[in-house]
Amino acid sequence: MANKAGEDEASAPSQRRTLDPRVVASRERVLAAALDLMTETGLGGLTIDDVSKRSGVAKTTIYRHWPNRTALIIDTCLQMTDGDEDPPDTGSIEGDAKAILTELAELLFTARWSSITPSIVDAAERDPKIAEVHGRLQRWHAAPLRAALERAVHRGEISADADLSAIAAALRGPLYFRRWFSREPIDENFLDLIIQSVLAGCRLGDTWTSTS
Amino acid sequence: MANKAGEDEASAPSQRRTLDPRVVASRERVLAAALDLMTETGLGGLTIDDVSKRSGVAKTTIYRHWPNRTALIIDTCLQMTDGDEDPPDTGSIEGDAKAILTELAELLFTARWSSITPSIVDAAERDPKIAEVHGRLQRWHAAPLRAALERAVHRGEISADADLSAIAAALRGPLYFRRWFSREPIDENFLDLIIQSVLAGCRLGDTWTSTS
DNA sequence: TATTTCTGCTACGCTACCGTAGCGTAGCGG
DNA sequence: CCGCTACGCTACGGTAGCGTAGCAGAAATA
Repeated sequence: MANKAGEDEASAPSQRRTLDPRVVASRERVLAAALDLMTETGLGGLTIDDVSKRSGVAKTTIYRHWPNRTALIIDTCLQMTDGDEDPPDTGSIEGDAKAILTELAELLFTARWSSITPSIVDAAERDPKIAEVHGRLQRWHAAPLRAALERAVHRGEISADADLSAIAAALRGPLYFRRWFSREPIDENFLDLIIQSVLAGCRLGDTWTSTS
Repeated sequence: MANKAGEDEASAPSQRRTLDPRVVASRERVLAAALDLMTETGLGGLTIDDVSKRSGVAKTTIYRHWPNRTALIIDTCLQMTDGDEDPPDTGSIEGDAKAILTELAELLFTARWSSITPSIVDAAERDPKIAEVHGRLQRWHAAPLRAALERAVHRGEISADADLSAIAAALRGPLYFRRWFSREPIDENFLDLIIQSVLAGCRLGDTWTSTS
């Protein structure tokens, strides 16, 4: 593709460009409105005209900053990695897991990204460009738990050759499942059941150790 | 809505209607083509014109059988509950779980419904009509494992007051997670880790018993 | 102050898709 | 064999959305 030679937004914003306050204001308002609309309509329902209306930025101006609708969508999605950072270190894997999953359960039903995620998953199924965005966001969401598990390994709570990726899936998967597939609520009890079950397996010899 | 008073397809096909072989042939071809296209384009990308082209059935004929695009989409989705039925009874919950999850893992990467499911999840987020379809399909997919767990309870392998819904989420969730979120492959090792971990919790006292 | 840059506005052209109308014809059931 | 029903076809009207052109005015920059 490589539309215009250097239209990649994420690559080099270091140029002396974007100093004009009008430009940054426009981009900000557009991205904010787009993110807003996306939570309501999903990724596929986002239209430039709607973004223009809600942001108050003229449609032509939007096209001056993004080459097409898809580019705006991608930029808007990538925006979702802002904020939402907190690596708690309680000292034990139980405590860390409880804290992380509790917050995840909360966010799954309140955060803006949670209503957009299904759209991204769907689009990623067919569009490799979106798939890459999906992967990046996913890695972002996975980071805190992954860090906690690695700390636990260093602490000796978890065997060094345990399959951390599998443990993470066992911990996070059930929450995602409840949010989007079985559509059941998540209460503290459920979290405790999951955590106890998975972490007991970690302590009990090598349940979580890959046998390959 | 209740468009035409009795347009519900699932309600009463017992009438002497639909005997005309031309009608059943048309409906069959349309539904088959629609399901086909859906696996490629997703639920949102399905157009009547495309269905008409691929099925060879005239667009006007399609509109003679379905009042609008949405109705066809819903009918096509509901169609996915056909076939795919097998309640294996190996005698132990370990065996049942292994069999069920193994097949699930296979289907998650091959079955037609697996490429459509994200679309449905996305649409269900905003459209209650689709949400109901989603629920029905989900219950369908949940049935085999649910039955196996109930058998295990009767057999005494699992405590009578265990939270079966939570156990099901703990077993299926990680697979769904890998398919659509972390996008990692699922191997036999992973399945064994999940099953051992969860079922060990069932045997170990009351890990899976709701404390409420 | 003068110039460059950015923006808003109106007005397009284009495409894709929805859903309908009317006609002639082919297949079904009696 | 006859009447009814369903089908295919062409042709519409209408809408929504993408992306562009050109101009006038405001805001930044120098």
